[in-house]
Amino acid sequence: MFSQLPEFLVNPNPDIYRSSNYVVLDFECTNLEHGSPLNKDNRLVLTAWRDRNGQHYNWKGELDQSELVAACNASDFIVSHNAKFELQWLERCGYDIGSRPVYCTLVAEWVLCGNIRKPLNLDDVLERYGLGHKDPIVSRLIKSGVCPSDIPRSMLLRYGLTDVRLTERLFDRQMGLMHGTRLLPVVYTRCITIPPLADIEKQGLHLDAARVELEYDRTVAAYAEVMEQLEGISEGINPQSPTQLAQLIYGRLGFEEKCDNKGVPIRNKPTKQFPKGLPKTDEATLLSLGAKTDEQRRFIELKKEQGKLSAALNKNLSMFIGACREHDGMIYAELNHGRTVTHRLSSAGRRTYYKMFDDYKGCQFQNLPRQYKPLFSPRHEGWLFGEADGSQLEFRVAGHLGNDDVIRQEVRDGYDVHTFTQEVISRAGKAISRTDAKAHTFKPLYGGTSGTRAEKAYYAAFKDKYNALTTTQDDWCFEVGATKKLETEWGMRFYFPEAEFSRDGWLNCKTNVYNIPVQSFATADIIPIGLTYFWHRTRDAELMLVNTVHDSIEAEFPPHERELFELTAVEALTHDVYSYLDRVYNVQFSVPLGVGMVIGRHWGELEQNEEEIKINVETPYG
DNA sequence: ATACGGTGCGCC
DNA sequence: AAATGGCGCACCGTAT
Repeated sequence: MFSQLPEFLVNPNPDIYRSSNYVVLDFECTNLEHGSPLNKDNRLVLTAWRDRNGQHYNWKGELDQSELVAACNASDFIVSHNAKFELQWLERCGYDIGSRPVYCTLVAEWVLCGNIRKPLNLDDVLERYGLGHKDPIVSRLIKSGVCPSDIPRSMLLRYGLTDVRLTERLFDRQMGLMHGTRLLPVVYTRCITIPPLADIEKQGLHLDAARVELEYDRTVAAYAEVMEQLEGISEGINPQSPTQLAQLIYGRLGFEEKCDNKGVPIRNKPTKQFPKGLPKTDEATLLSLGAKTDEQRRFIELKKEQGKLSAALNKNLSMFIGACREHDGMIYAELNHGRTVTHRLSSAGRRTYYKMFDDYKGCQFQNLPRQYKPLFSPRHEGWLFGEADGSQLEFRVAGHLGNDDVIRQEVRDGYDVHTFTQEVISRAGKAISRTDAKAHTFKPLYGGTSGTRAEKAYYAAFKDKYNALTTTQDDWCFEVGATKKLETEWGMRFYFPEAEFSRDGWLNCKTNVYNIPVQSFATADIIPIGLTYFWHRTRDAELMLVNTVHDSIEAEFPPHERELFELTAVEALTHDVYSYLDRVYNVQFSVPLGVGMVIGRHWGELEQNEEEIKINVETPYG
């Protein structure tokens, strides 16, 4: 039932990058949307590559690249800087992007930098390595908007071949730098994710036009209503202007600013109008001000509503309605490596022109409001939308990294962690609902300590209950304090050059040290590994992967592939992960992983009489 | 006019 | 002197 996995996932082995049989690539293309291969109006201008037989090039465009594709098919892996881009072009050339691994010098550089942000574009990286630079004249032409198709061929060819040569030297230098480290397996993990990402970006997400129209109308009406009522109190101020809002709230409406324990107001950074700091006007602050008069209460309520409706309209609904009316309900986004310090993926919207706004709009795919998930539906009539997420993923990863038997036992027992939070906080004197307690459950996992007396009692109880984890995290802090860096169990390295212990024993970057390894292993390794196996295991199916949001993957499929989705999600997000971590990282993952699945006609919506599927899978190590 | 930093807010 | 982490986008105000 599953598609056949390629050898590099059946027997994943980063040593493949030591083979001398590889192809280094660099392509030049027309420059709409920065040359995106997903833009059908772009075409390839020049392909340049280097393999065991020397250097080659071709001016013939994406439909006539059989020589290039043959060179790729004869290689063990493909090298390029920002390989997602070249893979998307190669697919248009007829190459099977899942057939062999890539080595992306951009992604490898990201891994070498760990959590330190540095520019990852080829020129800057070459500069740091002292490897020279790309041809500055052609670089400047392209950067200033000249289409490569208008650049003289002799100049462009020299530029392309130079890029190939320099990329190969960079690859060589990176391999040298990784010698004696355990970073190459991390690079392997990042790189096997690139073909699935290249594919997902191509698909986009599909909106249900009827639902979007309804929600849009409802929200526009609600927004008009709120604005009219606000007008009665705020007399013409712009409620989205922090400065105008600050004047109103702390002026005529008579609110008192929140102060720290020395009586100094807690403010944002100074502006021209507010040289002593701009008073805060975000929702959390407004709710904490303690409205006393009827007018104050009414204003806070209305402003809260206005903020939400305005964000919903501007960030999502107006664009959704444009997509439904002008683009068949489709919206598109990128999924990028190289942005985050924890090595999670990040998403960025692909800005698209809408006639009805005479403007470009885009939205990323990882912060869509949950309430709007049901606005999305499969693009094909009768198909299903499925979401699979890693149950309590970061908590379980913390349990493994912290070697914490209490977490292991609670996961196996299906223990309700939030009820524990509720009970401890309530017992400490402040009755609280389970829902409200949820916000506190994992705060101490990331080093959170401040709060009310009852909340602090819970944080202490957490550290006590999971003392093995706490000890591990404190050990990380000691290592960071002593060496300014942390090498994790799976080989990834994080750097904290500013780390200092204060006299009272507080490490200045403690919360980062507590958080980064957990978040990284869970959402930069485990989920991408699962996503990759899922993609390869379903390649022969009609099913398409359409998104991934940190601990989840989303897909559209016909009803007869429902079982395929369910079985593959469990296989890929549990068994495949255990096996990959063991073989590539020599990590025997020791807490059961779980998968939760919601399948229906819309994203996040179950069919009637159906429930979310939840499955835990025991580790192979008992 | 355009660029940029700050703020606010959505997600995990 | 600070005490949960990580992002990207729309909007505002300010600088150029």
